[in-house]
Amino acid sequence: MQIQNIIEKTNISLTSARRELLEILIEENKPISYEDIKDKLSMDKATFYRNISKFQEIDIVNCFESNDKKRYYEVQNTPHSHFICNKCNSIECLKDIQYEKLEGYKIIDIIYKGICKNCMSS
Amino acid sequence: MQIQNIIEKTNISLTSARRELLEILIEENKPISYEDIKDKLSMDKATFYRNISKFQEIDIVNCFESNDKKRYYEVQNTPHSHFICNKCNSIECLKDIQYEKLEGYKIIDIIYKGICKNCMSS
DNA sequence: CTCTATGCAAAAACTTTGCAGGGAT
DNA sequence: ATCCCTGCAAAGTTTTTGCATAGAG
Repeated sequence: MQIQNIIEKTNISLTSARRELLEILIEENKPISYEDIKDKLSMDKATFYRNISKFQEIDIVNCFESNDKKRYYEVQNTPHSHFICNKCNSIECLKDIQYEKLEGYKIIDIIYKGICKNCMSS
Repeated sequence: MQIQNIIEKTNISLTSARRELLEILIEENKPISYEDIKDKLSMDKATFYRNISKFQEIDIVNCFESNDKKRYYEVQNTPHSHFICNKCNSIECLKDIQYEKLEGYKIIDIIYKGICKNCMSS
């Protein structure tokens, strides 16, 4: 997903802070916390939180909490699931597995919690 | 699941605070936040948080964050999935749908995020 | 020019920790 | 007697808000 597409499908104004944040989210291409990227950001944390909220409102960013009790954010790009391991706390993107359907519901994100492959076999 | 079973399968000491907390969790039978139950609790919040952490450590309680940005806790009872609606913020237990499998992983909880049936049809 | 976005600082919300007293074994 | 649990108060962490200024359209 390109920034251009994002902007076209919504009507938020693309300030330089928002562009920067989107670029980082797109480049990372995996769920990231504020702490993960704060050093890369030139904006204030208030601006980060205000904009990441806005992105969630207009449905271009998803958010979930991981086991480290931090919130992770990700651009709504190719739909895929996430696996959070209760043992090693890793977050894994399951891009190859088929996206499930639930009759009558619209699924935007799936978060599995449990024990990951690595931890299971060790 | 009865308290007796829980205690038998672990070896934590069953204090009256823990018994109270477990009873409430079992009775509610759905994910609840600290705020939801604080008025019912006779223990201090520190004790609540310490015990709910302990319950998670010994794998008798699951936790996830909902869209209201609060953590919800639930006894690991019959395995089932959860649907969190991005629109109405409701949490729904999907008890009737089949629990998925992921080769090599152990799944303890599944959280779907999206738009629920109600919101889709209105 | 008007309306929205930003930075800074302060506040809020939620959770954790230190410590001294209590309870259980 | 020892070890774990609890309440209370204080501290910690993360996120949000108020306000004055800056920037976009």
